[in-house]
Amino acid sequence: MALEHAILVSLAERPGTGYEIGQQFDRSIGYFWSATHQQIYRTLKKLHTDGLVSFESVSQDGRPDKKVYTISDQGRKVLAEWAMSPTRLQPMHSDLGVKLRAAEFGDLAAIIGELKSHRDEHLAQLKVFTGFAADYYPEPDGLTGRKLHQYLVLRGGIRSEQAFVDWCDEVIAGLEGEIADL
Amino acid sequence: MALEHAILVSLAERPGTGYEIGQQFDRSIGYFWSATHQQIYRTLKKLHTDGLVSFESVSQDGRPDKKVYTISDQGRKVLAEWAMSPTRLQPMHSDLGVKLRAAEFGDLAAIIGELKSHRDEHLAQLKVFTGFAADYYPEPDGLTGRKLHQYLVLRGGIRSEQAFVDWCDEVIAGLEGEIADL
DNA sequence: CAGGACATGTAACAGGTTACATGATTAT
DNA sequence: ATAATCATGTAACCTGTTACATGTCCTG
Repeated sequence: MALEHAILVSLAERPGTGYEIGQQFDRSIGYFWSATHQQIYRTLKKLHTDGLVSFESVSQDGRPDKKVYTISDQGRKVLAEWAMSPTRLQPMHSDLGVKLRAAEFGDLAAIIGELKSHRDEHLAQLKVFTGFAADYYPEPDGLTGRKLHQYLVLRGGIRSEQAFVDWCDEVIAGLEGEIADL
Repeated sequence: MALEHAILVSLAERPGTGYEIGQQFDRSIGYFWSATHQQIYRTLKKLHTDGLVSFESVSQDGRPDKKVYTISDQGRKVLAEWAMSPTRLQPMHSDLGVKLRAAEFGDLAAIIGELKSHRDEHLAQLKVFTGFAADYYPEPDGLTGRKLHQYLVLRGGIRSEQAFVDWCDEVIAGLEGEIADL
């Protein structure tokens, strides 16, 4: 359900094309929700059918036409209602958790290698997030409104990446101890 | 992809019916992967078609027949190969992240209420996990094999719930500060 | 001239959700 | 009586993934 609302948030902040929204899903929005361009175009079509957005075709010379989407009053209303309605807890889905439980049937060394590579990727992401926080929100105490909300979402990204890296370290140490005992 | 493998892990540890596997998804396996009974039955059918499991129908008096599934050699092979193959990073999907970014278009007080209720539910889950760790793994240093892996997965649950609760506290404090400033 | 950015789409498939359907036993 | 537990399934739908498809402009 949240894909529609993530797109509405983007359009509520400023009108844009599907392509531009897609770029945001690779950057800022991508820190808390990801989507491919196919999902975005499909969802924009549905939002238009439902009357939550309108668009204007803009012809450009030497480039394909683009559709600049704008949120409608109805769209703003739906977004506000959704923002205040209860969200269900998100069910857990941890691929690495399944892998760990499968570890006794596979090769421990290979699984440790996997964990190390995930650890490194999440550590890299963590550094991107902390760098972003330092650059854009050097004094978080005075923030309000949109800037505050963006900062708090970024804090969530930092916390979850940090927790993941720490967990990987604990698991790697535990599994390496197990190998040493053999 | 991991649903198939989560079911194979369960059957590799011991044979069981779809119903029993479903119960594990509400309990132990549910700590890192969730699935409904419809998904489980559908997937068991597919695993059988693919030759990764076999089953034996057991008739019971006064109860419907049950199918007791057993993993096949081919199934064990597929599970071991999967355990050692690379997993892609899981894309981010945070409903509450989207909500926070939508906060400026809704009602702050309602969103704070939502966050508090999520905080409480995750705190309750955290207490279940820490209680479970204390009861079943009082001395984690000596663990090896399956017990160790189960413990490490549980540690991941504890870490992620703790990180979530801490984030909620930070967000609630931030948003309440914003209300106080108005 | 190759590759990336800009710009939008169709089609097929895989995976997850929700509703409906059946039916006996056991506990409150 | 009513609800919970045991036990399995169909069908429709929604969401996400992957592959394919088109075509220009700009940069190296």
